[in-house]
Amino acid sequence: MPTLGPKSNRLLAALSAVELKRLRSHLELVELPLGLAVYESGRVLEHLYFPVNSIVSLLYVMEDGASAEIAVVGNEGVVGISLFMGGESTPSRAVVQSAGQAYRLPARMMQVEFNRGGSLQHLLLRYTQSLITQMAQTAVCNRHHSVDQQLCRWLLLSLDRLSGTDLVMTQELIANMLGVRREGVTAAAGKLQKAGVINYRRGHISVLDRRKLEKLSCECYAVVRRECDRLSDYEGLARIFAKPSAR
Amino acid sequence: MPTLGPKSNRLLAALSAVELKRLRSHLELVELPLGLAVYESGRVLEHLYFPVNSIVSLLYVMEDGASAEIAVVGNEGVVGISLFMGGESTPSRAVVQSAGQAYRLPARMMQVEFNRGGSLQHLLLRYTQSLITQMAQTAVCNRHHSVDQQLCRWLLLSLDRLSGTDLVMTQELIANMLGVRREGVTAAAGKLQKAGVINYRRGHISVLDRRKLEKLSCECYAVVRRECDRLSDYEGLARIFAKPSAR
DNA sequence: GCACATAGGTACGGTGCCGGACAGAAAGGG
DNA sequence: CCCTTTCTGTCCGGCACCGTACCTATGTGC
Repeated sequence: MPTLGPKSNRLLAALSAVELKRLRSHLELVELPLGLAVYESGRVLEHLYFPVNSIVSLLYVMEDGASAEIAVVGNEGVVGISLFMGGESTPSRAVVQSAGQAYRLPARMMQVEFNRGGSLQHLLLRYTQSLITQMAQTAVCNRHHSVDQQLCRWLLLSLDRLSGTDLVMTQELIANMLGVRREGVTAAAGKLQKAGVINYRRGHISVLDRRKLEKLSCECYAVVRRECDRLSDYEGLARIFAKPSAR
Repeated sequence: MPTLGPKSNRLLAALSAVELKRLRSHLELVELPLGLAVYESGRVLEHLYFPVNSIVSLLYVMEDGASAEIAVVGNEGVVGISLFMGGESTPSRAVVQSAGQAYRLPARMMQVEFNRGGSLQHLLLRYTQSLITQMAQTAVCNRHHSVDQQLCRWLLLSLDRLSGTDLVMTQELIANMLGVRREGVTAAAGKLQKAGVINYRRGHISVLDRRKLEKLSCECYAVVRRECDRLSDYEGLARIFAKPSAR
């Protein structure tokens, strides 16, 4: 696999040349293995992570061990927003959901650049708003929609952050993300397979009919997607990454 | 009732004297009647609202009319974060849940001050992070906890933002906030009343035993409360200011 | 005081998800 | 190759919540 440049993360790609130049020497490409906890609840972060081909889930784990994903971050975003929001830590965990690479930036470097008030600040805040939308929609979805619908939403959100049509993911893990029982995922996935929407084989999902998947999903996916697109339509970024096929 | 000064909102109170002076002439005290939509989904905002003795709920309304509250804002915060986050609008609604007053600030004035990068910026971002925590916790709570527990959480969050122990609120409205049926709230409130925790009479709730209410609530209330307190610790903020910055 | 609207209580079948328990099936390592 | 581990499919009782319907209080305005 060829090394991916910083431009593979859409936030970094949208930075001005001057800013990217200032940060470049501090950006380090790191491997994120499946299951790695990029940060733990309450711990003070030392780096921001800009995923390139990896996916990171933000989840809350409750006292009794039950968990739920509240948002998912791919190459459109960054992990560690509390570093520039000023809180330094959050009560959530960040776990690698799909292995891959990410650019890592020391917190201090980001803070210096953030405080200049340039495009980095603007980009990070705008991205944070789209993350907020995702969390809010997740809250509503958890309240009102069936596991079947939520599985569709989840698959679509993950798919958008990967290149192909395949996911490496067990039902057990999906269940942890959605905060439901594994059996519930088995049932939902079984229906999708029977309907010819996906193909499932032991830790590996192939999406066969994306359009049908979108139809079976609740509106939440579309809302998040629309808002995410709207908020990442900054000048330049839109031009660079407007590949209709991939989106 | 005596007129409440800008210091009645904790964000405004934490501003430096210089900043407050610059903003003061633009701050306008307005009445927020029960049920007023401070903003509608997707609309571009023109003002920020800093509640003093009112409470504003942020809710998402779905295509089929079902709704759910994702966060609640009182005098510890501000309504209209999308104005400084850069998105200008959000897919949510903001509805007055408890009538009262708020200070209103034109968006333009806030943006000018925000871009100075002073304490207003830090305060608003820090507050936004606590709002994010609240939304995330709501998402998890919607997934895992019973209506009974959620009602307790909701009562406590509302109580924290009011002075006394009484709420003016119908079960119908609470049900809309929690995204459940009115009957579910009736049942839950009935249990609380029988347990001597609250007293209910036609649109009016008195909390008799706050400690018991906290015990019956899920952990979500405590998590949100703790994080909200931590993030509004302004000595901590002063510490951040002491750090060298690029300005 | 009466009419009316609004708020709150109760009932009942339906169902989606949970809890636990197990069995078969597919990788992977020695 | 077998054995082990991991992943997936299935079954069952139980319960919280839903949808619907209807009825009773309580307050408001004429």
